[in-house]
Amino acid sequence: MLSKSERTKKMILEKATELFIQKGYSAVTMKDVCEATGLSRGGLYRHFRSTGEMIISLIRAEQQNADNEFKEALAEGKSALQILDLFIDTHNRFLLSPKSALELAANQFALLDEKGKQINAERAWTTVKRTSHLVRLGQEEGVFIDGDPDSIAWHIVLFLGGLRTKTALDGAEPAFIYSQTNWIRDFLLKPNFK
Amino acid sequence: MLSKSERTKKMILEKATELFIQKGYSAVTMKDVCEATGLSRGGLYRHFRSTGEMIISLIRAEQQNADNEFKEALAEGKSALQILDLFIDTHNRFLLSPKSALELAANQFALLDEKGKQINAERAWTTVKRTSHLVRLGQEEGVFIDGDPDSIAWHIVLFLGGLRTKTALDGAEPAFIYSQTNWIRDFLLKPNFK
Amino acid sequence: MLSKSERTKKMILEKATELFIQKGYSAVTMKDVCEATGLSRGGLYRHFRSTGEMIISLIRAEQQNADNEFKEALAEGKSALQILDLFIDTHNRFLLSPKSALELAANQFALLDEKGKQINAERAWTTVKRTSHLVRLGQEEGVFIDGDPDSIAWHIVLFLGGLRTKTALDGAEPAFIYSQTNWIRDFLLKPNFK
Amino acid sequence: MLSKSERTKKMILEKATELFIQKGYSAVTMKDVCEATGLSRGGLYRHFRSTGEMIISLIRAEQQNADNEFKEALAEGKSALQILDLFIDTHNRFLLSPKSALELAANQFALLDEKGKQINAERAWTTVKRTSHLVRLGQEEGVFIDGDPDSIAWHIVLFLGGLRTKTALDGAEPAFIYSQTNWIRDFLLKPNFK
DNA sequence: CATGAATGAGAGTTCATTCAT
DNA sequence: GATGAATGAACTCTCATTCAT
Repeated sequence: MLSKSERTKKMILEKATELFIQKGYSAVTMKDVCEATGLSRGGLYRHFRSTGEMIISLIRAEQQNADNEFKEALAEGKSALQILDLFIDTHNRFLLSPKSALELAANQFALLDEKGKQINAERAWTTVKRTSHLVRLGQEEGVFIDGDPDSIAWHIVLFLGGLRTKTALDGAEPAFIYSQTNWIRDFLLKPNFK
Repeated sequence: MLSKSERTKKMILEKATELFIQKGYSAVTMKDVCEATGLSRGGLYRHFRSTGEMIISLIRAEQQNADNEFKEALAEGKSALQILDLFIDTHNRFLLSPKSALELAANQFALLDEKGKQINAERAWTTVKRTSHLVRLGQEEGVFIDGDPDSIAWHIVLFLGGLRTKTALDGAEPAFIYSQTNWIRDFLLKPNFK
Repeated sequence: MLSKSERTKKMILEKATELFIQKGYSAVTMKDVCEATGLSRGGLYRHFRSTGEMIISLIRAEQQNADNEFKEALAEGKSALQILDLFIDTHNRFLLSPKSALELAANQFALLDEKGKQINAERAWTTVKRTSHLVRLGQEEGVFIDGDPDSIAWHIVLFLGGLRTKTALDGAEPAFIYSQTNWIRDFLLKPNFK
Repeated sequence: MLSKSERTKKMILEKATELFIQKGYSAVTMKDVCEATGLSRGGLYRHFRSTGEMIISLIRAEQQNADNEFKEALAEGKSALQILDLFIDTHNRFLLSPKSALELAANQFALLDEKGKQINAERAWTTVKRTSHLVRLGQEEGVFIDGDPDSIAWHIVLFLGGLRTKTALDGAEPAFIYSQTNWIRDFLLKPNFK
């Protein structure tokens, strides 16, 4: 069972997530979180010293999640192509869900805060490493194109970053998202496997 | 010759550019611009009502520039491949220059301001149209891959957006930038033209 | 004629003086000064960024005053003994006036604030220099005791500091003050001049 | 042997002394003391309801000490001059030790807190009484100057107060301290005993 | 007796924006 | 047209202190 402090922390993060989705990162003030959680100023500060600390928690948790899913897929002995399709599917669903608005908050945080920059770099790097692992796997299976796995992974990550930002800002039609994420398949697969 | 008012406006934009490069968009206040330009509060407000108006001016001017360059290249009868290489080269140089930090300001503006969202969408759309035009040209010449030109253009624009954001945030080695922008060539050219 | 800004500044200092006398330094907040002057938060901050800046202004002005009085007395060709008696008289009157409560504020400032420490040291040093000058004068006239003028001056200044603090804290009867300041005469004068 | 409660109290006072020396009185919060002692909020409050109560304990103990030393010296049958030299020596050593910084805390307490004012007056009064006793002794022995013992004692106490404050604020060279405290001897002794 | 989560008041500070001169 | 004094709304952050467990 979670301690009282941990339960409060969890509750704060849930409310903060809603706020970040609604208003982005920078527009959410500590006062907003106080009101949303029903905590007093001092009570909130005991758990988080800034909205920055909250979003860091959220981003780290998300990374943790993605890493776990990838490890599970590997453990289940899935093929690179299966994992890729899973990966694309997860992305599509994320982009179409309201949670995609969190991307906007994460971007703001990276742009506004020195620590945010760091976290963002860390997040990118974790994602690249995971993707690079997948690319190597596919190359070993002879299904993915040749080339430096890191460079290929960065290409995909940068493209997805751009797509996520665009979606968060302007919204995007499902058809647009499907066709765009499909380029990743196109790009990665050797011609005879497309 | 420029009127006095136009010269003041130009001077304000130059100083504001420096500030945006140094501090990003959101950290620049009207007070900062007053101090940098030596104008009084009231004096500045006569020309721009907010830092948002300043950055809009800057973004529009940049778009105008890119459009002109493209039109010139077309007028000079350059081939799609030549224009593509020019385009990639311009990008590389932008990414390696201090001006790439302006991308960060433009992103912040898009993320923080309702009007900024609009301008950003407008900017993306202009860029996509231009790129799409180029893609069609290359397809007609039989050098570029087949597929919906708009979709292909969006893919490139989204990827470049991601790359620009990453560069502005973390910085990037020249080698990294060259290898990444080179994927565009790889992606666009038919196998036998690579 | 004073500029508008200078008039406002003067008015703020007058109101702040009243507040410092009533409540000491640390208990006076920027909000208090806003209310006392009728200025808005921002309006006050344009002139003084903290109550510390206000008290520094007051202390510096007081020093300026004392220096001017001393120079005048010298210019008028007064004897060391005459100046000493003037000096003691001025002190007695200060200690018996409500203004003596400002000493408390100045002490608090010195004790609470790093800058205040500095200003206090500066104030002590100025006073010592002035007193030392007087001592040398009296020694040249053959009326004051022998000894290092700086050391003698420090002795007087330290004693007066103690007396001022005590008066500000506990209050003091006129008779007590007269008898105490009179020790300075006793201490300085050669036996045959007492 | 001390009860558990008394041992905790003693430990708190030791840690608080360190804090007061480091930061003065006003900057030390109950939170600081919690952290320094390792006690919880509630635990600390059981022993002391405020930092004021702590410093009162410390000041009272110090007074007790000085009184005991004086009584011992009397009981040992020391002469007034011997006691004076002891007294000056003790002072010099105090002023040169890190403990002199506690004076600053005591001053802050006197200046900031109504109760502190009282304690300070009480402390001054105790010191004056003790000093006055010594003066009378020296006068009876025919070694000290004539005059009202209380007035003489106050003079010394006020001077030492000034010196202690100056030392705590600016620091002071040993030579300066020795020469200054030596004035007390000079002031008290009849010319033929100097 | 002890713990530590929570309260709530209030100080400080900054800025976009207005408007009398 | 320009100046710069002034407004007022918001937000951050910190503690002393209480009280359920």
